[in-house]
Amino acid sequence: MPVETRRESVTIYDVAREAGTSKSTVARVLAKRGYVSAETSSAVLDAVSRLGYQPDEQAQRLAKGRFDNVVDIFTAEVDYGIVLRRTKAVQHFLQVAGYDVSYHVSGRGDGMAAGTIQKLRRRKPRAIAACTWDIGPDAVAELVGYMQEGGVVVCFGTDEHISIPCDQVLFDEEQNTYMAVRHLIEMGHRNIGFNAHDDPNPEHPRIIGMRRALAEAGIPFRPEWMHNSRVYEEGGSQLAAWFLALERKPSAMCINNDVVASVFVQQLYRAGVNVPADVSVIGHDDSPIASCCMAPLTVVSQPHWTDSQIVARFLTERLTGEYDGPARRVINCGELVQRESVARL
Amino acid sequence: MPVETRRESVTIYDVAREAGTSKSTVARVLAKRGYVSAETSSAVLDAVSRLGYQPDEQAQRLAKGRFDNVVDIFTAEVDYGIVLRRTKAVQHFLQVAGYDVSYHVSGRGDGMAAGTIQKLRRRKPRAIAACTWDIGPDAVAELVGYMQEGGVVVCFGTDEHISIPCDQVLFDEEQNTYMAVRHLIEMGHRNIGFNAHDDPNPEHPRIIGMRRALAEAGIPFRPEWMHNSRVYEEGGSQLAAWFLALERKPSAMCINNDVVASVFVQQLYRAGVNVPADVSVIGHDDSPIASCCMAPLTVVSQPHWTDSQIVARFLTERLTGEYDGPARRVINCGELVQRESVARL
DNA sequence: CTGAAAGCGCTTACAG
DNA sequence: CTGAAAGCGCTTACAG
Repeated sequence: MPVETRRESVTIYDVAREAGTSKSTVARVLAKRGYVSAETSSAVLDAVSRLGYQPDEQAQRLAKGRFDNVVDIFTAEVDYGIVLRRTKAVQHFLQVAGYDVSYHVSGRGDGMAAGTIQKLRRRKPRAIAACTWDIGPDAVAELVGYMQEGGVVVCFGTDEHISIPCDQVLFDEEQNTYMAVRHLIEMGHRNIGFNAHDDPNPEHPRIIGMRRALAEAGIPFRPEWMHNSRVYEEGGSQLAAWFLALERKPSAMCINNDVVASVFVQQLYRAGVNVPADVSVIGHDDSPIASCCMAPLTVVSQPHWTDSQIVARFLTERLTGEYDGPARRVINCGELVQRESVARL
Repeated sequence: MPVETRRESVTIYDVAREAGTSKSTVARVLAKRGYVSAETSSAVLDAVSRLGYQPDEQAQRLAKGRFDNVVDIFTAEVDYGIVLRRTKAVQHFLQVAGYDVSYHVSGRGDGMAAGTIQKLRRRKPRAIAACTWDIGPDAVAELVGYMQEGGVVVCFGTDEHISIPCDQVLFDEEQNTYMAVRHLIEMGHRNIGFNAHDDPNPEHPRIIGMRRALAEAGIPFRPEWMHNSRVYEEGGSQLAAWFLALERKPSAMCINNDVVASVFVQQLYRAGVNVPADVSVIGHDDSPIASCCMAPLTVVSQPHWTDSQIVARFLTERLTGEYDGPARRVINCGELVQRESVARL
């Protein structure tokens, strides 16, 4: 159990004593509001720098009612790819806008997200930018509670918009994968394999998107060409092993993630099968690896940079009072970038 | 500029009123200390859950003097590789130990690290776990100030231990790279190339380590075989381009990072040069990509998991008062893991 | 067993 | 222009 320690830091009282004035006056010069004589003012400033005084943030918050500058970023998980990229971009824009931002990552266990958001509520940041991948109704409830207490939240993440009356910047996974599969079809492929990583939900937007593209082209869906692999490097190896063992192989693979795709490609090469000569591969996200892979990956991108910019703008507008209307919703889906991994059949 | 909002959340007064008692009593039942009648106690608990009361964390801190449970992780940068892995592992162990932890990443500009740590000081967490890659003396000074105010800090990161009287869990980069180069030499290589990524410092520990291994074997250092490439995917491409353009090529490359190494290998293959048949490659860190690369990478690993465990233990022991002695220092350096990318000459 | 009081470090009216 | 006072939401002795 944590042991208790009292602080021994310098307070506004110390400054007042040192400057030979009262704490009200010190507060006034620090807040730059109200009248203070030039003389007193500089005495205070001197004392501040001599003592190295830093106002206690918590005490300020308590006195003022709420932090002015603190916005917390919540996310259930930070991966080594697109979620981190989004998180960092959001932080970047918020920081540029003058906010103090930190990351709060809950992990993905049951109730973890809700627990972390509850702690955030107790911390009372001015706003929360919440990544909504993989959060459940209990977490959503906490977010709603936070808003009811006067907090502002902006959500970003998947297209499954959650029922909170807050601004949301969404990513249209369904349309994204639809575009990928459609490109494959346009390139003449009809036998298309698919990896549905780490999420067995048959109604996953990416699966819906794929099936929509297939259906449009009158191509039947072949469940035996769908493989549920894990994420990232490990997933790429799994997927390759599965693919190589397939008796009848698709002519193209639609792979949900560039890291998975790049490892997949490498494993195929090791086994002597060539991309795109023997199989075409389309990746997702346009991660850095996509362009310097064995076979530079044709992908459908994820607009994480612009999305994050919008998140920061929405938040800022809300916080400054510049915008006070109903909840806004933006849905983006990225675009096709062609490289070498998809060949015309 | 942020606009001000008053909170409208439920306070201990509301609970007291609802339960028909005083706030002292409410505090007592919530803190589970002192005597309270069973009846009053349950009335309070009822009120708490009915109202959804959450104690204000800042007010608690103010009244108690310091947070009990909050430890902040500081890092200048979170990459997509080993730093994030370390950060996540530290968070994991700390979370398991019952602390509330969040990430505070400053970015790498001038004075950024110091600025963020200063804000941390104002926040007054119970402890700071600080990653010391890339932080300057101004940041160190802030950390020292924080300790003087009674905070506890544990550092982790590079082997350049900084002069703070706190526990430090260090990674011996010099020895790590020494081991890599030595392995290459033991495998018969004498013409060894080297990438010194993103850091032109000729006294960098990794460079010292390499030169030490070379010197021990009586092999002269060849500066023309050292290339300063950027980090990650981009760096791998750069390095490959540089290598392919080399008139006289080394027979082995020592590459500071697995992602760089894996992209390097892929680019070589694209150019028709084979690993390890034509060149041997040794990587660093043992990232997930190492084992599923085109040529599974022989690497020297980074003990991020054990290191992080020690960081958490040091912190916990300090916080509980279990250990109160002088600053401790642990230095680890990883180990060689052989795969396929290095061939005997 | 319970409430009134003082105090944590600050801010914001309010008198002087 | 400046200080004393009240209050933010809590905790911790201290009387009863």
